[in-house]
Amino acid sequence: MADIRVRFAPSPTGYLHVGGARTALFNWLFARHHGGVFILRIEDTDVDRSKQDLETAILESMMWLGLTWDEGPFRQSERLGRYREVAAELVQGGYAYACFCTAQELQAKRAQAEAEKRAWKYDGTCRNLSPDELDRRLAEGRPHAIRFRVPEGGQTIFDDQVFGSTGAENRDIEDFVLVRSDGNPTYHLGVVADDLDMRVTHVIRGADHLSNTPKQILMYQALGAPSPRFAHLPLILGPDKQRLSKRHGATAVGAYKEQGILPEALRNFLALLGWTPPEDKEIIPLEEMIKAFELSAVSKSNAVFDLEKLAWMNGEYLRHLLPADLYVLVEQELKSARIWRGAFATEERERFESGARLLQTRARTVHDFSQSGRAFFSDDFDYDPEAQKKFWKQVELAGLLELLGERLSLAQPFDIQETEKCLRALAEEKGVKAGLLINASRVALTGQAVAPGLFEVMVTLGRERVVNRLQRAAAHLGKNPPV
RNA sequence: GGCGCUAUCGUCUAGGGGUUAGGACGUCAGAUUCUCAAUCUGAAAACCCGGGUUCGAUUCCCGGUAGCGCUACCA
Repeated sequence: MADIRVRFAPSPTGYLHVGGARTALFNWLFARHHGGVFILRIEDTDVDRSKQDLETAILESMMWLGLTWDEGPFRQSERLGRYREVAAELVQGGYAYACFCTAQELQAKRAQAEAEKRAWKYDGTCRNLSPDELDRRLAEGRPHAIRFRVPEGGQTIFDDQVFGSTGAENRDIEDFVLVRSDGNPTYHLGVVADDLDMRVTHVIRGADHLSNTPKQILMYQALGAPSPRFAHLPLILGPDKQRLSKRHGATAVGAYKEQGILPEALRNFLALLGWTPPEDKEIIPLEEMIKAFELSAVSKSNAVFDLEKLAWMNGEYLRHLLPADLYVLVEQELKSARIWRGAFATEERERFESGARLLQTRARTVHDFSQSGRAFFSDDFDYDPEAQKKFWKQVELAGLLELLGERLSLAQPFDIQETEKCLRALAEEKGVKAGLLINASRVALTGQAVAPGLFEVMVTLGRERVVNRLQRAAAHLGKNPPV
């Protein structure tokens, strides 16, 4: 298949949501796999709902996910003249006609049909106006829409690359609107004209367009042009199997970025929604994904968006980050949390790096580095109330931590073995379990009940910090004894 | 209502006329242990229902049911 051209065509009436992102990803993968062209087109023909800043946000989300485009972004709002031309061509050929029915009239008829439980379809009031009548109304300057004249018989079937052979009886398709009475094109006119002009070879889009496809094919036929190939993608649903929407929580790609999800993780997760890579490998590097991607491996059934699995996958990507990439990521995170210190770039570099590495295996999101991991990078941290409740229960802890601080100030060298030996010796001497001291110290040093191994933490923080924090905790416990 | 699409563990899915129906997330249990992760081991967990075709259907066909989509001068 040479000269593959695909496109992603979001409309700027909302942010890029995960469903759209998955569609974009599949188009992108298909293009990259075949060495084709990925076009970005903004479908902003709905002037009332389209917004410029939403378009910008969509582009940002795509770039964040690494979905770079080769052509565009083209905007439909900039091609209005072209659509009128195509519509005129269709009218000229008798494939479309002017419709003078008003929105109110149509609505009334539809409502009535509904009340009588009749299936409603445009009744063709203006389909066969006499030439005289038509001229008269046009001369009067009466506002009108342009409708496509759907053939009365026959059927329109096509071979979907995912769903196989499907289609519709022409008699079930109504004479749909091509141009609104305000002169703006509708979706159907826009897509067909654009896909034709942009020489799109494969239309890969959500399955919500499956039922629209026959209409568009009819238009290609009327225009005397070959149809592109179609491939529809199953929809993404919420946990209640309803179409994913705001009430399911975050749906926008940007929201996941804010939640500390890595773009690689979201991309990999999205790829698995409806597509199965060969072999059992679910964590799949981008290059392999491109190589392996096939439309024939796309499933036909809708998929529930599983946040748990995304979270797991994010942790997986976080854990496998190369040190250099990890440091860049953590640096950014600390900066945006405003706890980055210039010293981390120079004399405290080692502490920064070893802290980042210690946190790496248990991080679920990038925010964990600045939140639960805050004490590794800042001396300004709080004692988590839950941690205090769990590990600061004994009154004698104040004295023990004080004492531990004193012993550690003398430990030589200050390494994992020696600090541990020191702590265990103290525990034995005082007749308490080492675990008691370890857990209490963990809260003292990190403010958390959950943190990396205590002695690694000590070495990372360094003797001075450890001693200070133990003293601080002892003082705190002295003033606020456990109840 | 009409038209279209879909149907394998809770979820994402593999598979396919004869299989112990496979994997992943999650769940549970165990190992490890200073907490939590990570890691390792193990367990529970699925072919929507009814007909037909067939020696044999979860797989093929038909019907039902359910879910989703479309049914706009939204995209």
